[in-house]
Amino acid sequence: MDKRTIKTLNSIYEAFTSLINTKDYDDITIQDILDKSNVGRSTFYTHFKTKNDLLSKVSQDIFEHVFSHSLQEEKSHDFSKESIYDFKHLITHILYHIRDEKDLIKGILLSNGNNLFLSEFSYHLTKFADSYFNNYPYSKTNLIPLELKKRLLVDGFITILKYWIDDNFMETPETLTAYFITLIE
Amino acid sequence: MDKRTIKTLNSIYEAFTSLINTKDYDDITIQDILDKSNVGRSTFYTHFKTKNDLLSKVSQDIFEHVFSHSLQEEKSHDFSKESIYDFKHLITHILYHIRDEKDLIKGILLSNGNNLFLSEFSYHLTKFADSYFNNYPYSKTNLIPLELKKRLLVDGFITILKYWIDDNFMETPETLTAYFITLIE
DNA sequence: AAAAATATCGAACAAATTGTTTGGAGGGCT
DNA sequence: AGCCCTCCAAACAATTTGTTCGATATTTTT
Repeated sequence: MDKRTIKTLNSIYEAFTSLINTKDYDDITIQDILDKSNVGRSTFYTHFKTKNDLLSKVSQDIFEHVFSHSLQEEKSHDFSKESIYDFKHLITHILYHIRDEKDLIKGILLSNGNNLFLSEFSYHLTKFADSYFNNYPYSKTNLIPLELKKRLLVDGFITILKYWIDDNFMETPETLTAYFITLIE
Repeated sequence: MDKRTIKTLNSIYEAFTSLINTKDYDDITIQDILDKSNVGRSTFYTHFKTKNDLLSKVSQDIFEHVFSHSLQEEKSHDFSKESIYDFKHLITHILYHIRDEKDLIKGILLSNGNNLFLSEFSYHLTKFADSYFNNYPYSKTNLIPLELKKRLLVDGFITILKYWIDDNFMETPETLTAYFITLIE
């Protein structure tokens, strides 16, 4: 990639990260981003179609980081043979990555325009839900349809994450994992 | 209230209800609402400060209906003496009310600007969570903090509701209640 | 090192949207 | 009947969005 492009994108990402912690996503104008990043108007629009497009790409970046390790895992060995211990380990690992980017994630997640982010998040988490129910298909009850079980697992994780954020990341990732395991068992 | 005012508010509510099923909340402009409702610009602004203000009031209206019965219950007798059977009954009742307004709720809940609606919803549901944990404080485990338990209950209910919506309300309210009871036990 | 390709900038622009203000017409309330 | 209130339409400033342009600067390629 062209050095100038990298520089421009970094400036925009940085400006966005900084702004999302000062005001709600809805209230951030493209002009705000241009001012903060010192990027020209036309330049912004050569890289992003809309503000939502920017958020979408920022989200993808985040999850590339957060789920990077688990993606490697998936490739390196057969996930369906994993034990519950490894599953725990994986969740914990993800939570560590999330904490790395806590400011950005917190800003987005507490903002009104978090749906794009959440759907990207759900997409990744659903993959884990699939793996989990492949390994432990009859975890508790058969009453609830599988599809709903998956959603409850995904949304449950997000609920726990929001709790962590509101709690200012007081608990350790290990504790959060324990909560999560308790929930899904 | 002045008859003209009632007429105006109804027109606006109807227009909004109709529009939310055709496009995303973010894409609905105030001009759209004015056109659809045949209400003058200045009239709109005498009743609502912003579009979010409108959504907020629409949400309040919905929940006044959905939770109307349960509010009576709360007043008429001591909720802390209720049995699990009555609790089930109450949930089912609420789901019936939700189904009554399914078009409006579906439109809002699947839209991007659903945070106002959700926080209003959570507010009401949290009251139930409080009651529930007052009656059955040691339902499963003590590991998860009470505050987080409540949130999991509230968000779980919303997850189940979304599932119902995506499923086009195929299941009966009784079935949904069974799912919910299974979840929280 | 020179040439070609490409990215940035900034200004100017149309279009859409928001929120406010005005005066006057007409329906509601007592 | 007469007062009061609500509505409406039109006009308005201000903000924001998204596009286009040529000039300038920098990177990449040869």
